[in-house]
Order: sequence, then C-alpha cells, then structure tokens
Amino acid sequence: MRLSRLFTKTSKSAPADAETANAKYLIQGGFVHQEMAGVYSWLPLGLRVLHKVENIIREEMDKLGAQEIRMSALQPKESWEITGRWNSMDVLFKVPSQTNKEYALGPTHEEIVTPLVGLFIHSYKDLPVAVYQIQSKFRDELRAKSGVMRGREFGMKDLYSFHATQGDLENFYGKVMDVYIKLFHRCGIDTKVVEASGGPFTKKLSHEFQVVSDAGEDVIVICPKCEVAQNSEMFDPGAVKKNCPTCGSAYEYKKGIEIGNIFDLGSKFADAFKVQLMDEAGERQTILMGCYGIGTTRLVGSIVEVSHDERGIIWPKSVAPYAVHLVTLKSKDAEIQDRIDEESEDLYDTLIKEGVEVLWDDRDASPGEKLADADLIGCPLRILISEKTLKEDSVEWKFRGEKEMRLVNLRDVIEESRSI
RNA sequence: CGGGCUAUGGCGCAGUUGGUAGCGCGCUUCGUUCGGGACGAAGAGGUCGCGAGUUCGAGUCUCGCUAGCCCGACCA
Repeated sequence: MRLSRLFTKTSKSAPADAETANAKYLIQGGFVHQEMAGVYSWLPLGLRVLHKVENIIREEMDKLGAQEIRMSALQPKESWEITGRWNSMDVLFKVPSQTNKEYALGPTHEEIVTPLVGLFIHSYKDLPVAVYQIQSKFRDELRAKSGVMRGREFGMKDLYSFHATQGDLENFYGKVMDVYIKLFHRCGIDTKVVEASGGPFTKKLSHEFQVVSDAGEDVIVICPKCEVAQNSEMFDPGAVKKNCPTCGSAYEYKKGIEIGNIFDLGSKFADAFKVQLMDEAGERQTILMGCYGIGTTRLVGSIVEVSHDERGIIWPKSVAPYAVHLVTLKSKDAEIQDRIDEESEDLYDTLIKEGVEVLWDDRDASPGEKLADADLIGCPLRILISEKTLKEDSVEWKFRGEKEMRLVNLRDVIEESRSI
C-alpha cells in the first residue's frame, strides 16, 4: 500500500479526551474512528490488524475441530423470553420494528445457537459438536469507556460446544483453555488464567483470560510462585486472603483486562429449548453445553496497551497491519533523487512479489513527519532509503521495538526480508 | 444509573467587565527546503452542540435538553 493513496491520515495531536493508550494511538494513527461512545468504525489499517487477529483465532478454532458459522445479529424476542433473559439482561438492546414487533440485538448467541444446533442433533452419535462465529455483538453498556476496550458494539468470537456427557464437556473445556493461551500468545499477549464466578449465568466452571495491564478494569489476585490467579470479585470482601493457601507466598494484586471468558453452561440452555438426544439405551438425554468467548476488538486494544511506547504502537509481527514500513527520503540532488525513486519503486514491487506486506511512504513529506508516522503506525520493520543509504548501496534496516539500526546491502534485501 | 468535567473551523485550543470570533496544526496555490512532525507568501474554511429566556446587543449571563470524557455503581 502506498501511503500517499491511503485515505486515512495520521494526526499530529491525539484526541484530547483519549486517556488510554489504545484510544490515543488507534485514533491518532487512523486505525479506527469513534462514531459514538463505545462505537467505532474500523479503518484500513485497523481492519487489517483485526482481520489478522480473527484469522489466528479462526485457525486455532478450526484445529480444535470447531465449525465456523455466522448467526443473526437480530434475534427473536420469543427466544429471549424462553430463557427469561428478555427482562433480566439489562444490557440487551431491544429494537422495535415498524410492525410493532421487537427484536433483540444479539449481545451473545445462546438463544440462537442452542435451537439451531438442536435442529440437527438427535443422537449421541452426533456429538460432540463445536461451532463458532466471529461477529459484532451489541451490549447496552451503561458506561462505554477506555477506547475500544468497552464498547456498545464490539467484535467477538464465540464458540459453543455440545456434549453428551460431563466428562466429554470437561475434556473439551480443558482443550479450549490450552488453545486460548496459545492463541493469545500468537497475538503477542501473555494471559493469566483466572478462576471466575459465572455470575448469575452458571454456578459451574468458569475461567477468565486476563492480560495484566493498568488499563484493565478487573483486579486479579496472583500468586507469584504458583502462578495461580483469581478474579478479586471471587473474594468475599470480608475474607480477603493475603497469602496463597498452597505455598504461603504473599498475593499480588494487579489490574487485568479480560479478553476471554469460558463457561460450563451445563444443561441450562438445552433444557430451556428442549434440545435433547437419544442415548445408546434409547433414552432421551439432556445435552450439555459450554461457551467460550474472546473479545476480538478488545484484544486489538489490549495488544496496544501492552505494546507501545511514547511514539506509538509496537505491533507484534503476527498482527501488524504491514510487516514492512518502507520509507523513502528525498534528496536535493536531482540525479540522486532519480535513483532513490527508482530503487524505492523497485524494492516496493519486489517485496510485494515476494509476498511481503509493505506500506510504502511515498509521500512528498518531510523526513520528520515520515519517521514519526512510521513509529506511530508501528509496523515491525522499517526499511529506509535515502541519499545516505544509497551511497553505501544499502537501505537502513530497523525494527520498531529496537533502538539499533543497521545497513543492509540492496542486493541482500530480498534475502533478508525472507527472515522477517 | 448517581457524581464531576467539557462542548468555539477537520484536529488541538484562546476568547477579559456582554459589543458581532481568533491562534496553532491540517487543507489549497506558488516558491524555497529535505535524517525526527521545515519556512515564506497568498487563500479556503465557523448558524460558537441544540432550544428557550434576560438584554438595545449573547460564544460570554439564566434555564432546559443533547452529546462526549472521567470517577463510582453495573458488567450474560
């Protein structure tokens, strides 16, 4: 992509009311645009990042054997009445229609997925089944905040699993836990697995995946030795423990961003929708369900929170909008300028042919502006061509997360780029 | 939903005791620049969030509303 053609622009000043790093840099860099409190449009650079995150999740879900579907965002009121959540879920957006009907705007999809899967599942032989989707969810939060972290419309992956036995469910639940840790790691994020209360939702198993960050809303309790963590909401305020019961170490209290949450739903939803199956003995059996969510847009925000400096974002390679930010600096010497143009264009074309994702700053802008934008946008590798570097028949090679730069000979650039 | 702050050009801001709106960035044109957000010159761009009220006169004062941000509560 040529930066001169990218319709979004970076901004020299961040929005005054952006306090969190994710809001500041995502907006300043032109990754997202805020439409309303808690509602964002995703622009070309931001959407590329979001797609990469989604594709990592997709790969891991597929490896788990889950099947991707896409469910409706508009949902029938009747289904929400069946589970009793039409009135009990306060964040539910209720959408009126011209015909005096009302719809729910999906904050989650149990009400859709349960009867949907039930339509096709009749025998224990059909199980287990796992389906997932990645799409927008809507929650009428009383207070949207912290940029992309808590929105009223946001991206989410949700996975639902269906099992004939508790043992099978727990086995799958454990697998998802491992996959989640791996998947977040692939996105450049370390998570703490935290035991959580399922709230009014379920009294059974529930775990959260927390990113330790001051931008977080939750307080998690971590034992530094055994790596055991709990959400502080689990603690009865009158009975806060100071030390880990297992090893005696003093607990650490840290703020965390919840980017994933998994639940053992039991038979709650299957019962509500009367989804049953025939077991080996020819008896009707209840189906057990698990659900496993990841906030995709929040995950992008979390990456920014844990990976930035005072100049901008430092994207992990796996989710960066482009792998390479190619910067061309001008020369006052016309002859040298011709060579700079030629080598830049050539390098840009060749890198693309090699399958390298390149953002080329071909603008007629000052060096300062170009370098500042490269830092703000935060692609992992900056390749710079200028009069100086061409004197050495080289380009400057600098990784966003590192201070040092080095020269790479023009004829070695392609070879070197294979290793990024 | 309670409390607080804010609302002036695309963005960031100033605007005094009320007198009819200005700066920086960005944008357009021309010229000079070119390794950490260059400079000069000439331009374009604003019903001052919305609605009432007070006043000869309101960006400025009063009331109402709306929106955004922050704290809290809430967060299947």
